[in-house]
Amino acid sequence: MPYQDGMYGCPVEVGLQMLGGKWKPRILFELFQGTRRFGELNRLIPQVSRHVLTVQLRELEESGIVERKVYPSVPPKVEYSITEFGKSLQPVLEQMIAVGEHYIGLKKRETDLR
Amino acid sequence: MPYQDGMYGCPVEVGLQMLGGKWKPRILFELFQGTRRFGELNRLIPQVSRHVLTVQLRELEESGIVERKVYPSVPPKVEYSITEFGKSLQPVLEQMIAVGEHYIGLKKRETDLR
DNA sequence: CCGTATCCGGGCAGATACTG
DNA sequence: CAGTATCTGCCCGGATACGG
Repeated sequence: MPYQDGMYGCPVEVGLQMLGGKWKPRILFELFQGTRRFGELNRLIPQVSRHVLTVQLRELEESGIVERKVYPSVPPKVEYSITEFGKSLQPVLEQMIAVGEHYIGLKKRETDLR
Repeated sequence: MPYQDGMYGCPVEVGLQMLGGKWKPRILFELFQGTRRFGELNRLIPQVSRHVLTVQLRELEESGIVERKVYPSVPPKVEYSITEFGKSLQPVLEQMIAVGEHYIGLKKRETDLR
């Protein structure tokens, strides 16, 4: 579907969705440390199936956060890396950590009081 | 369920979920401008039903982002406002806007090239 | 090695009707 | 006025099987 004005909701919502996938923060964490092959990511994050990993990586690519590089060799080789724009997201993610930790601390205190 | 170590996933994911509800950014936008009554929010955001608005507000309250104040009068009066912690989220949200706008600009350029 | 195709189950958002 | 109760539909993540 071609772009039309207003076809995406408010930018905040769009941004949240770009990072909001179940495994995206984790994938990004791995890729911030350097380029990784598909199988490497799969080994580094064993809880995610290849299917889901593929989907999440494609969405990150679609968002311009991750670059996918295919080497037409046999056997095939595919490398994933963070784009320049993707690197700019690291501070935001780090702030999200603080937000999440605040909530976790909140719940922990609530329990400790009982 | 009482708090147990590790019962919430990685903090980034938690943080994303805290803000990730369909209407939460919009609600927060309204509340950043000041305290609002339930009905006011409902009028300011006509696309959301009372049911969903209630759910989202309760989740924001649960996250410690929003405070709910009930006046036991007839007719009932309920006011919602941003907590101190909630105010600390404004910069993160603003960064998310930049992220979202980058994506929207990306899609726009892709279409313009055809 | 790096995927695609297909099906399935749970959770969240929406619509609608009712209430202290 | 500010909700609750109930039902429904959809999307996303997960499991499994197959393919270049």
